[in-house]
Amino acid sequence: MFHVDFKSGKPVYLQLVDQVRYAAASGALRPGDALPSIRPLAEELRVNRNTVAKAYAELESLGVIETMAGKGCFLKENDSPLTKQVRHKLLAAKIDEAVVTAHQMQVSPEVLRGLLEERIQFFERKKAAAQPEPQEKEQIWTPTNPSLTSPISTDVLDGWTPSTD
Amino acid sequence: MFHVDFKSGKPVYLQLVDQVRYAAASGALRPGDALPSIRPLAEELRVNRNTVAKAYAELESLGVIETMAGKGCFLKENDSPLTKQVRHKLLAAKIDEAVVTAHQMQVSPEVLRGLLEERIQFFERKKAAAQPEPQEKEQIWTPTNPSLTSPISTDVLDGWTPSTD
DNA sequence: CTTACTGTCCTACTGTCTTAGGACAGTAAG
DNA sequence: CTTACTGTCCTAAGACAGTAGGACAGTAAG
Repeated sequence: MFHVDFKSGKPVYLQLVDQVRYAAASGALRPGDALPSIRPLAEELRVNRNTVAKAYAELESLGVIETMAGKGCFLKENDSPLTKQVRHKLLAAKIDEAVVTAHQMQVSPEVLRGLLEERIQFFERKKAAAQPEPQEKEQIWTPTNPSLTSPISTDVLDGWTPSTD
Repeated sequence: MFHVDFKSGKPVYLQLVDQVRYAAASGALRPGDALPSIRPLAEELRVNRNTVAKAYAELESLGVIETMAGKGCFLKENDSPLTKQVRHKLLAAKIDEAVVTAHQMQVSPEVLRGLLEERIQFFERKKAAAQPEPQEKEQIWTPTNPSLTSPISTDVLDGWTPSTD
């Protein structure tokens, strides 16, 4: 269900955090769903229990999951306690990163808008497909977030969903 | 011209990298412009020379600046050597982050589109304002990129451009 | 109760980030 | 040439993040 890349340079626990967030956003994980238990998941991924535990703790502090000692971890209902203003500012920071990257990648605002639309619809389609059949297990997409320090990070070319590009 | 936040938890050299990238995207720095020399800037920011040098080395490896030994560092013409495909994929990764964050922040796709438009126009306005009068020195906006581990990072509320929210 | 699972805490090793300063190399003006 | 700037390389020490394993605590079924 999950996957880690030891060569990416990105901390494993953050890779897991992102994958859960992506799974939640794409509907692969829905509110109330149980996440894999720490120990079995750690064994499957060949990482330490505490690495998974740290990822789950991080997700709990982010308000994404709820952890009940002795029972397990479950995806929470999406209700951030942050004010609307703060939530918009956090999102604006992410958008700014994309806008700056677009400039650096020589992508025009028009194309940037189109790319956003493409990705929005990609997630909306996955969410719609996940709604009626919650029992269907599908491969969760693995976001490879290249560190700035890595030269080009050839990983960008792997594990990617096909695009219209 | 630049600014570092020691409390943010983000490595200083990465803060500088982001500020130069933002300055380039907003037109505060234009191709051919000289960046501050390593030693004076390090003294002004109260950091070690090598911290600034590391930021500049990072920027050179990213293809953002050009460093001529003995002369100084200069903002490069924006011509990434990466293929169009790779550039689009790197950008798509950033966009996905924003889309996932929007879901988590309970922001609808419609509002997300509007926020992107707002930020695009913010940068376009700054670029337009920077074109005719390159001698004008303005305070460069400081992106405070909160680490996931920080609880809420009140910094998000500081140093921000006013929004319509 | 015991057993087997769940998550949690504590401690320690490892590597990276940051700072620091000394020494070196290229450039330009006097 | 000398002088004063530019960036670069090297080493080392301190702080912190990421990872790892042992011991502990809550939950549920037999």
